[in-house]
Amino acid sequence: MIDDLDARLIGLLNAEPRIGVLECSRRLGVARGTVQARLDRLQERGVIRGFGPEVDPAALGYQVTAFITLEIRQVGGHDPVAARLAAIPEVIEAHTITGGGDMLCRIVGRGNQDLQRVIDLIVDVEGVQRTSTVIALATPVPQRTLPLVRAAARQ
Amino acid sequence: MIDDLDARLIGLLNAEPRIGVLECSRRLGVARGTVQARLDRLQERGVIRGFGPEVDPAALGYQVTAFITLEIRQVGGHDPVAARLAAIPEVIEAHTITGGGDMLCRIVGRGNQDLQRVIDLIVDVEGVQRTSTVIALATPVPQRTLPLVRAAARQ
DNA sequence: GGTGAAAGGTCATTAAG
DNA sequence: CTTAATGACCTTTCACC
Repeated sequence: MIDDLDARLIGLLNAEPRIGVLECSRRLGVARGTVQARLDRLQERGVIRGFGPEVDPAALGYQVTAFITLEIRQVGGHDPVAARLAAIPEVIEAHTITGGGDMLCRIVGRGNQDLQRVIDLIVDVEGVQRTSTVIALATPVPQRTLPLVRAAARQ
Repeated sequence: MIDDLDARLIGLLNAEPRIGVLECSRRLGVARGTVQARLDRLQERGVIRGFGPEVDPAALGYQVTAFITLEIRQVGGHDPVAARLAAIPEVIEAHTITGGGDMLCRIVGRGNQDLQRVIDLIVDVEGVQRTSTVIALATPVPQRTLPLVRAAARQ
């Protein structure tokens, strides 16, 4: 899949995203062209989706994160519900899932009271029958992929 | 919080991450120094966490995503469990939560069978009493923050 | 490896809150 | 009066051929 050099390159870019290709080649001890080729290949293959800015909702004032499980009325299906959910900015992501629920969404709010407003928006979506929300109190393991990259490189 | 120019800047960087400060200033119709100052301020305030490479676990071979809810033995608390979870590469993120469960984690696996291996790793963590897993079948709303940025700018 | 271009810093001036 | 934006200049560094 990917080798050790790829993993080290991704790790380096993760630690210091603003450094260029030349600087990477110096730190990794390989030729400039090699780094460029690796980067191109990683992006072509979709391993690296992009270098978009990581926005922290909390810094924007949305300090509460929650996960809400939706039960959907079977007629109509998920798609129209998903479209309505996508129209709500506070819906950070939405998945269809196995198990008792039908969808799982990550949502944010400016506080617990504001979260209620967001939940109400979701409850009002046509096709949503029932919801169940859990609030994230802390995030001991923040979103990460680096350990996974290293694990993938080891194989 | 943030104004319209900030939102447009983030939107621009999101759409085309590889463009530089100068190009941004051209597209936004403002001076280069302004873009630079805005970017610095956004990063200082933590609104933009960084520009790290976005890695797609699926492209690395981890094609199954799941959410696992953990019940933790109360003695000992969450912290030692979180530390053990952090040692598992397939644990993408972990939150402590309200409600029936104690923690919610996003995990990935190379397939359903491999996911079972990951779940077993988690079940074996000292202090974990019970787990409940739902698999993400599809992701109609992939992780995003742009709509939230625009919403924050409007206030 | 050389070259044109961009990043990043500083400055004085100007505008706006 | 404070804060921000602007255009100008400069040096270092990088990306592309």
